[in-house]
Amino acid sequence: MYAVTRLVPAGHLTTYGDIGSVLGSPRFARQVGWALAGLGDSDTDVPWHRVINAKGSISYRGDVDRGAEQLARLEVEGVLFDAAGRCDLARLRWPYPRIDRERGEEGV
DNA sequence: AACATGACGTTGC
DNA sequence: CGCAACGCCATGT
Repeated sequence: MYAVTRLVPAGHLTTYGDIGSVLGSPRFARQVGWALAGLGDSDTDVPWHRVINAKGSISYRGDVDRGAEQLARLEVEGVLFDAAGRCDLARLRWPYPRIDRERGEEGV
């Protein structure tokens, strides 16, 4: 799960559901969020800020400050949000690579 | 062991 | 297109 999140390129986004699907469980979205919450601190190399909900907006229940940090990081990477706090998910959603195909991506 | 809660998703209205 | 309800899996009490 962290590996999948790590290989999300900067400037792109992904949803909990997508990660769950890649992991094999379409309904794993909640656990994905729970797992990311486990990271908590910034002492991780996992770009958790690139993971948002299917609506294309930041949720982060809990510390609002952390949510603001996420939005800030995304803006730095070129991901802009509108007044409604939503972004062009349709355009920025990361097209997951064929993990089991020729690409030979990282050991996912 | 059972109930309630949660960084969510999808379908229905 | 926006809001509400239901479903899912794992964790905590």
